[in-house]
Amino acid sequence: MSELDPQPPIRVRIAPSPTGDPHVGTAYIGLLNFLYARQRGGKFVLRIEDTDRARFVSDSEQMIFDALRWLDLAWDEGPDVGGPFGPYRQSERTEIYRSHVDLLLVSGHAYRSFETAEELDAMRKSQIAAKLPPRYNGAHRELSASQIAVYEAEGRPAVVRLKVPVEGETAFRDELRGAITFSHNNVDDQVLLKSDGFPTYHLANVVDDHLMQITDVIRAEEWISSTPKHVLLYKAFGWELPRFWHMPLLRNIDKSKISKRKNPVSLIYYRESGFLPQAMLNFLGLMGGGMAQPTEEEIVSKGINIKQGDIFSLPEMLEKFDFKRISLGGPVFDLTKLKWLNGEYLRALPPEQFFQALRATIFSDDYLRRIAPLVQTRIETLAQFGEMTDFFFKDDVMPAPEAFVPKARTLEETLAFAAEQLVLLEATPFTHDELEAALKQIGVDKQWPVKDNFMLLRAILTGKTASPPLLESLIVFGRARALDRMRRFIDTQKRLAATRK
RNA sequence: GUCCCCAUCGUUCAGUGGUUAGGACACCGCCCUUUCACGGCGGUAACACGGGUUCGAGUCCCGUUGGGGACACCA
Repeated sequence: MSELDPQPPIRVRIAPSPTGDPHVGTAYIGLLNFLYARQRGGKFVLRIEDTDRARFVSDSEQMIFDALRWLDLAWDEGPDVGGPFGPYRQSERTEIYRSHVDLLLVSGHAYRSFETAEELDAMRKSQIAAKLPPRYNGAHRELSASQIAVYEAEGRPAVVRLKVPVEGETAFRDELRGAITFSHNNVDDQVLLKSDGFPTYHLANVVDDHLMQITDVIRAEEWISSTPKHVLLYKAFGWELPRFWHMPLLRNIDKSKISKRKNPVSLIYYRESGFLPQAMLNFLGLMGGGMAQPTEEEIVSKGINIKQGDIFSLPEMLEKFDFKRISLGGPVFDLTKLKWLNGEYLRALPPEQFFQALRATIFSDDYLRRIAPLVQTRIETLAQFGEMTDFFFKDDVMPAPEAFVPKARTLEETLAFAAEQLVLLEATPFTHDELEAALKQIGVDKQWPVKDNFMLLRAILTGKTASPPLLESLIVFGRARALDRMRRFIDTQKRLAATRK
């Protein structure tokens, strides 16, 4: 580094949103940012993007912390550890955003807009119906002072929008792809400040990245199309651009963007299902490349098996991972390979550690202690514990159709109802009372007697028609795994039904 | 519909103008083994297509096709 041209210290961040279970995509981008920072002696920042109060989930933030710690991806600055650029929770920075919005309003880079959400929705729908690109029509771009006064007098809520230039284009550099250019007529007048006073991602993200002196924005590819908005914002503020690195999106088997409908995405699920964090990290490191294959020399000198070229630790990634090697095709998150990898790690464990891994997860005192009361009155010898509780310890459980299809229903109806149950369970806190109320409600709505309703769920969870109490079992088994079991059940049954036809 | 990104075995990653196109997972076969795994050995399997550039293209350029993403007062 020359004194005339000092490079600022590397600072990167991940910015997860606390809207549910910690996501495997967050872990992927987290790993990449972690590696990038550590390899360059930089700082890795964790910022919580909690500006969406409608989707906010209260314990989500803690789960994100836990999941990232489980993976050993330690951050240098964040809401829980502090740091010189805090606060690191966007909900605590609203004044900062407001003052920056004022700057844009004054400089003419933004304007207030008074349409209601309903009006905008109607406009969008008609545009889509007319096969037009859905875009804000700019109606309030040039409101006169008197018109604004009228709206304000009416007490109409306003948002603040970015005033994207009509003419021209915005270009930026993606470090992996080179120059990317967007014509301004394809860039919408994005809302920057919502009517509830909270910023949108676009504004908060740019303001925070600048104030937190982020040098490299390493995020998922889905952000490319909104990057011109961000670039326009940096320019409007007169700020220097960070480097942008857009990473390929993790995919489902059908190549669509990874989603909970088609793939387990919750890190809680992987932890509770007995995946080892090293295996998960290794697998994520495999996604998109980045690790050079072992050289001829390494194979000879270390005597390593060729196949071990796919097996590497976090320290090895720190040493060898190369961002310029990342391939841009979206990698399929292949559970089969993850399981193989996990098996490799399991087999490599010394026996005592393997035993401890079992005791820490599937046979933890805590888990057994919570299961025990569910069976105490139901068994006559302790050995019967196994028959009664097998489903708690299995990965795969699949009831026979006789066990889950009520006499008065068809298989199709039953699967459709199971899908409804799944949607419901996803949205319901896992407490006895809330689960019970929700399930009973859906039974009433869909005309499913409580007995059939609960029996279906029991069959899906336990594979049997007799079991410990259903809701308690569901809770002890755990939300992440229970939802996965339901999704697997529905998918498998649909597939079977399709092959029968 | 508009814009943007991407393109090597089923999946994943090698291959950076001259290769019998390589490894891993998966799959198949054989061996080991009381079973099942593990392990060992072997096998099937890919450069999407069409034009260029070049003595020579999986590698460079253009187009087509295909896939994906974005188009919210969500991130």
